[in-house]
Amino acid sequence: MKLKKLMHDFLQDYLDENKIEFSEWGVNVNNQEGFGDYSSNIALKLAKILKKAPIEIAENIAIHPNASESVFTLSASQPGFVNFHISNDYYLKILKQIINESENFGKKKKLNKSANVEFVSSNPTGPLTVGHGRQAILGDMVSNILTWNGYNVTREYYYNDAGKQMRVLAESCYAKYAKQVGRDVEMPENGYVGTYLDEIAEKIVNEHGKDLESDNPIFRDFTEKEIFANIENTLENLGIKFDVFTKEGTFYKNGAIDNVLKILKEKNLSYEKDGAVWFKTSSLNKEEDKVLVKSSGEPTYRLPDIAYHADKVDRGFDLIVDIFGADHIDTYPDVILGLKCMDKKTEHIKVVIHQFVTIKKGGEIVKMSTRKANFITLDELKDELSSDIIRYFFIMRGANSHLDFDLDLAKDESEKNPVYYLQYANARISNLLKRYDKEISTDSKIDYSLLKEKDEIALVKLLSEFPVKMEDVLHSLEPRKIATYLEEVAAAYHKFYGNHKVINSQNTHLSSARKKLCEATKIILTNGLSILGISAPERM
RNA sequence: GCCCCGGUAGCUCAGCUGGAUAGAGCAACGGAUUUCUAAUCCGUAGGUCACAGGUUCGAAUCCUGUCCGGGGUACCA
Repeated sequence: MKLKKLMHDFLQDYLDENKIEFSEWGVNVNNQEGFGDYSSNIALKLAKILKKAPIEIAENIAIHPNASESVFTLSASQPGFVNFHISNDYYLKILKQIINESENFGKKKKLNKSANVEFVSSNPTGPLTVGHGRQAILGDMVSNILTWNGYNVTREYYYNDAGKQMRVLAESCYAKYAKQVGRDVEMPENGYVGTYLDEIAEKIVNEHGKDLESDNPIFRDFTEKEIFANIENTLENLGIKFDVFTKEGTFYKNGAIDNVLKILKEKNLSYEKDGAVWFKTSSLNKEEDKVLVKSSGEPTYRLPDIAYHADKVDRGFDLIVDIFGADHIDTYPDVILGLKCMDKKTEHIKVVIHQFVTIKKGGEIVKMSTRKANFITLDELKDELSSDIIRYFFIMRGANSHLDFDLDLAKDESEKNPVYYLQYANARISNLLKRYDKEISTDSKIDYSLLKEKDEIALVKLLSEFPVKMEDVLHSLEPRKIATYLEEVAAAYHKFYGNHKVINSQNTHLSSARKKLCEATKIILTNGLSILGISAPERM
């Protein structure tokens, strides 16, 4: 980051010196060889304004007095790029810094800012599915990213303990119970038929006897408790823990829902029609109005969601992140709109949408529905795959892309999973460091300047980009980008490792410097993996 | 119909705030192990970045249209 500033300052100085007011330019990392480490398009952009050939301007900039000569030198290249060649010295300083700051390298200091991340939020009507898994992993990693960047993060799970779904669940459970005690009761329409309910019904028989009537609250409360315990357990197996669980019912009891209705009515943004209460979204640039309270008197999900979000806003977080599945794309704007109508702040609410997961089994796509019980649960997945692999699998694609989770492939090819590539790099280093200590001693003063091989410098350059990557990720909230970066780091390390020997008793000075490079790589890998919640084993 | 995602190598995908020669893994083929963990590395081969226009000095990236695939369009959540 400091580097970027130096480069910007240099270019800005050129502009100031020549009295040019212009800001439509940038500096980019160069991945291709031969054009320096970074380059700017400033000359290309200036060409039109100055009415000069871009290459001429670039050459002019390249000979502009450079106050940061120890950090970079300049060159110009066709068709008019200004190239920055960073000195090895600069990179080696960063290397030293990585070693010194270790697990804090690239980490932001505590900001005294708070963030709330809401995710999973699956209603306790059944075990979590693989689809929920994507959201769980994504939410957990987003939380880690925010923590890493200095936020004090609250992980929140919001669920509906009060609506129609839970009623149907209770009825379904009763139907299962009735069957077990020999009563003839039909499964309700759209009931839940999963075998997990049979097990719960059996437990009810064992613990509460066979004489319960259909209206006994046990069928709802016991079932909810059982399922929820199962959900928490599933999440914990993946290393995910929530700080706060919020029940929808709370907002009925404390009057928040009535309050939303009251405010909207006062503002003339709601009305009654056909026995239902409507949100006049058409007057707010929406195509049609939406129902808030059904004619049956039950609110739609929209209303409690608005009350819930208003509550989150009132709790004063500096940042609110909602992780939603693609099915919420159309609905969250209504909630935001509701908040605006209540004069609540909404600019600090970020929504991360992820596309769905489809499961491939035996080469075929499995359509999943909790009601129909043909889903694959997260637990089942966990039985076959490690938490590390599951975590990595779910972020192998960007959140905004569909994810085909090929179960057979995940099992068969677990040896080839890219997560092993990262972990192996770390294990290799760990082993090397152990051997190093046995075989030779480290110099008391390290001469970093001995590192000048191409592979060495390329690796350090990559390592030095870690803080910038982490800052990028704070904006995109896309864990996939960390994984991509770490894969690059691992590749650069494996390459270095293959071409250069670290332990060499004939040249302990060079060995000592290379050892430090290994240590720094390990630090970056460990830090990155910790954000992803993936282990960094010492041996494999 | 309308809305949201996606279409890049045989397969799975990176790259997308416009930048120089479009990358990786798998699969195929050929190499590297008396040497710090070969779960690795090196090399060969593989491309009309869906298609057509447009903007630009410059487009996989931005805009428009078309085609194909997925999802959403409830007084379900």
